[in-house]
Order: sequence, then structure tokens, then C-alpha cells
Amino acid sequence: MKKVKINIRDIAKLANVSVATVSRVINGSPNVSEKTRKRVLKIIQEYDYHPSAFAQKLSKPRTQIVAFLIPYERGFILSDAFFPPLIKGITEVLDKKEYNIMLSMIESPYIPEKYISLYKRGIVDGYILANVKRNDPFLEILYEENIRFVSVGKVSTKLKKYPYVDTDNIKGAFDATTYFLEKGHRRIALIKGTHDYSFIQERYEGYILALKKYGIKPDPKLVVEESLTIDGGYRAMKKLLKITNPPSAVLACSDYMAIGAINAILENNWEIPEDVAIIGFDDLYIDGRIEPPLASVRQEIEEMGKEAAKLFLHILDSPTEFEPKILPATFIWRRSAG
Amino acid sequence: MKKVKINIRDIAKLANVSVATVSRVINGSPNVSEKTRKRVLKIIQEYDYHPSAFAQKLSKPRTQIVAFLIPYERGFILSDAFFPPLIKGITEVLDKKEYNIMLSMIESPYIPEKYISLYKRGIVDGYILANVKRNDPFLEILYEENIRFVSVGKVSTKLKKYPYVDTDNIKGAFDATTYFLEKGHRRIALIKGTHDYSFIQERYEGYILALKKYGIKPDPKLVVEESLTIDGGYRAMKKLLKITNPPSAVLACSDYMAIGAINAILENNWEIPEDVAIIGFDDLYIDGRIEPPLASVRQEIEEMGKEAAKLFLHILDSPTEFEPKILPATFIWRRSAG
DNA sequence: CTGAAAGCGCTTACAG
DNA sequence: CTGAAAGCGCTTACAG
Repeated sequence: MKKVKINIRDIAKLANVSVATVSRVINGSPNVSEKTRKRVLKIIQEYDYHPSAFAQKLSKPRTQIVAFLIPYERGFILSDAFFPPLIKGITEVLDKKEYNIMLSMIESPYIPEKYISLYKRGIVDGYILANVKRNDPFLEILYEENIRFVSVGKVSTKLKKYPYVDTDNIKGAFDATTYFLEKGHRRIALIKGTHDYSFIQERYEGYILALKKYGIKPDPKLVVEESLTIDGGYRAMKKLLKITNPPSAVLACSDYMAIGAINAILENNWEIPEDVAIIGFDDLYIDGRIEPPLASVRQEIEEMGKEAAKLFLHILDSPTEFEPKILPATFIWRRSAG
Repeated sequence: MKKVKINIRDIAKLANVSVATVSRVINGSPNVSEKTRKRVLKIIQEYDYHPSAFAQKLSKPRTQIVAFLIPYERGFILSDAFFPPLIKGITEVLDKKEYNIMLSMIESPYIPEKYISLYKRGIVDGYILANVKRNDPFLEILYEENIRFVSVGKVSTKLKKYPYVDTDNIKGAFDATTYFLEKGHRRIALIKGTHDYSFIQERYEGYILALKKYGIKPDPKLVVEESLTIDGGYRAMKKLLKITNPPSAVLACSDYMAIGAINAILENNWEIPEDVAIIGFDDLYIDGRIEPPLASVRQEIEEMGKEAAKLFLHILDSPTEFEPKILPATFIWRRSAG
């Protein structure tokens, strides 16, 4: 049966002390005699008393809640394997600091005001953002309003300095492309998404950089833009197979795209990696288990989550002294790469 | 620059009314003259005033926050495609009702008290739970404490009646098995996880029911238990290939397991579906794009999220009058099924 | 339609 | 070490 809700005053009466003393016990203040503390704690336990978080918050500056915002497009692949490990990493760090996570998946186009009110109404101490598009105005609003936030992904080119964590996408794409180059490939294609997302732009840059380093002039016909899905990869590869001088190697900007590309290649009765070698990006769980095993560039997603959470906790205390965190991207060889 | 935090009293003064009137305006009370309302709203806008959610909550019964709890095992495949659509569904419904979601991924073994305090401290109105193991004591605690919750998955055999949403797992497995039987298969194997999770138990039941309907005595050698991963499926299939009279058809309790099984079969130089037909479960995004395309049993995950959220909102008002919701599981034919 | 006042359940100087 | 009291920022009978 439910006992009626008990409050600090009840506990005070029962323990024969003032509410101030009970409050001190709750908050672990040293200014309480051991004897009193024991007595109060006993009553608290006995009556299963839990101080109201909201009432506590009312007299404290922080809420110990961070909003985790994930904007997404209609049709977005929500089964994307990116978020669960990210959330896990964030949770792991914040849990230890008794921080809670308020989750919002918000469909674009969205109204920033709605989500900023989470802060203005005092519900959250700030934001962790993921899947944000290049130069999404939300970041600038947060910045101007002086609201704490951490971005998963370097997404703004306008803000001078802001806290973010990211994978070294340029290096990742550079390494994968370089692998192809060292294997002797000269017709290397890039299958990519639109530049709406910064990581695509960066992977593109890494690809171009590697080509240039080998003195190869990028051929625009070898760079195909499509949606970041299996089907997008399939369509992109179909196009590449039709050009006069098709590529002997393909770097895809995501594993899903790579899987689609593989289907298109096999459908064409070409061999992988003999006729076309292929490398994906992200290193999804399934990569090593498909046929042929898909080489990829690994992101440390859970680690990114952890770093994002750490950075967030850090900027709460020192809003101006922080360093963005870039995590390594590691080329993982598997048979598809040749 | 940050303006100093403004409160209801400031607004009252600026608008030349009492705080009570401002409060009425905020809460859309009809007992305010149009003229006054306009004036107050103007001031509120002008000063970008946002009432403190915590202060409001202090004088209101509900917090408009629900905790979404996901217990998990170390090593659990967090890239599991199950959660993002589930979260999306939950969010979509709750957003409209201005409900927020407090997310907790909690590693087992966990201490229920820690998460129950979210409720006892007045932070959340209740819980939505996913990935809960069969007869997890957490549910019983919530039940006894009279705390509102909805379970994604029918997980308790001890509670008489409690609110849950689930997929019709028995029917799904029954249909898939029946498909095999109608195709003439008589040696049908089941690759499954442990009965820690109720959905495994149910899929097992569906499999057995179908066999019995066709008068086939289940052969224990054809039921293999492994971890719910690609590797688990691989190991399970390896075992099945070694038995004296190997199966001509395999139902796997998850698509990941099915993918592992496919690898084991191909490695053995058997043809799919000619030598062994195979059906997975869940209908992941990739299923139609692997080779051979993987038949599966579709769960309506996003829909489950929506129903879970609706059910939660419902039980807040009528804690005793509700119906658990079972969503259909649909067999999806693809080439692997033969 | 409006306001003064009590109340929600805490924390925290201040005084002793 | 302890308590009385003010304060956090709202809402809501109650009275007019």
C-alpha cells in the first residue's frame, strides 16, 4: 500500500530536530554531530524518505540533467548503429556524476526555441548534440545565448571556438585512399552523401588529399553523391559501372553505402576485390561477417560518447577553457579491400 | 550577453498585475481579461521569460517526465537496431503531450533502488522499460510500490495483469515454421538465445506449436542455444551441420544469428536455400540486401514505441483499466527461405 | 476579472 | 553543532 508522501518536515519532527539539520544530513554537511546524523538517517531509512529533486533544484544552481538532442530527417535510417554506442558512452560517464540524460529525437525542420526552452525553463544544464547538420543555426543560437553545449561532430564553420568531439574523418579517408594507391590503384572512386553533413565533407577532403599526394588529378566523374543508405550506395555504384573508364577501387562514405555498392558490383558479375576493391566507413558490427568481408574505417563511437560527456562536465565549470577532442579513425583491412 | 534571470514577480511588476494573474496567463486560465492577457504576454515575450519548470512542478502533481530504462548485459550488442526506432516511436507520441524522456541505459546487474529513486524523488511520473529479462524483479518492485510503468515486451509471468506492449512472437515463429513445413521440410532447426528473455521463449513456443500441428515430434538435437549475436548464430549452425541428420531448414531467433548461420553454411559449401533454407527474425534494414536476401519475421518496432507511450499516458489516468497491446509479427519472404 | 497570502519541499546564510 | 527564518519561483484556493 502507498504510504502518504513524507517530507523533510515530517522527518525533522520524527527525529526531533529542525529541517535545517535534516537537510544537512541529506547533503552530507560536516556540521552535524555523529549522534544526530545517525538518528536522522535511521528515520529517513525507516520511512523510505526521498528528498524531492525539484524542491532541491529550486534552491540550487544546477539541475544535473543534460539534454541529448538528435535532429533527424524524415526517412533517416534510425536503425543506424551509431546512436546506441554513443548513448552508452555518454551515459556511462554522466551516471557516475549523478547526471541524468533527457533525450530528444527531433524531426527536421525543427524549431530551436522549443528545445532551448528546456534550458530556459531550468530543466537542463545544457546540451549534447549529435547528427547535427553543417552550420545548423541551433549551435549559433546556443552560443549566443551563452548556453553550454557539446557537439558530437565538428559541424560549424562559423563559430570560432566551440566544444566538440569528432572522429578524424580526414585522416580516415586519407588512409583508406592511400591504401588503394599503394596497391597500385589509380582510378579510385568516392561514393558519398551530400555535404549537408560535415563528416562527408571531411571524408571527401581526405580522399582528395591522398590523391594529390600521389600526384593524381581527381576525376569528378569518380565522385558520386547519393543518399547515405544501402540503396544510395547501390545507385551510386551503378552509375560508376557505366562510365567509360570505371574505377578499380571504391571508397564509400559509410558501410551501408558500401553494402549497396557491393550488391551492384556482384549483380554486374564483377569480382570483389579482383575487379573492384571496396572499403566502407564506420566499421559496423556486421562488416566482418558479410561476403566478402568489408574493409572499413573504424570510428570509436562509444569513446566519442564518453569524451562528449566529459567535455560537457568540463565546460560547466570552465566555459572558456577547453579543447575540442578528435578521436582516431582506423583503417581496418578485410578482404574486400584487396 | 546573458540578461539576469527574470522571474514571475518581475513580470508581474512590469505588467502592473499580481503574480497570480501572470500565473493565470501562463497556464491559459480563462479568468483573465483579454486586455490584461495581451499586456502580460507582451511583457513575457519582450523579456523572453520562461517559467521555471521545477517551480511549477513543485505545486503540481505531475512532472511530465517519463524514465526510459534499458538494462543491458556487458557485451550486449548495443548497435542493435532495435532501440532507435523504439525511441523514435516513444518520442513521437510523448512529444505531442509535452512529455520528456529521461533515458537510462543501465548495466546489469543493477540496483533497482537507484532507478526507483527517479520516481521517489519526484523526477519522473513513471517508467517505460525495454530489454527487460524474464521476471526481472524490477517490475515487481514497481508494481508493489504502485509506480506507473509500461514494459516493452511481456516479461513477467508472476504479475497477474500489468501494462505491456509486445510483438506476437509466438505467431511470428509459428508462421515462419509453418512456411517451412508447407514447403515439405521435416527437419527444421531452431537457433535461439537463452530463455532469459521472454521473446526467445515465445519464439520457441511458436516453433514447437507449428511442428506439433503437423504431427512432428520436436527433435531436441535441432534446437540449439547460443548468444544472440552473429557469432552465436555461426557457432550454432556449425553444431547443426555436424549432427547425423542435419536440418534442411533453419529458423533463427534473430537476424544477427541468421547472418552468422549463413556464414557457417556457405563456409561448408552448402547452397542456400537449396541445401538449407533459412529465416531470421526482426527484419533488420540490411536483410533484403545481403546475399542471399534473408527472409525474416518483421516486428513493428516504431509502432511498439508509440503504443508503449500511449499506454503509459493512459495508465497515468486509469491505472487499473488498460489492455496490454500485442502487435503483429509478419513473415517476410526472401530468397533464403526457399 | 483580480490580488494577497499560503503553500509546494527544499537550502542556506545568520545567529547563537 | 543546531534552529528560526528567509528565500527559491511558482500555483491555487479564497475573498472580493
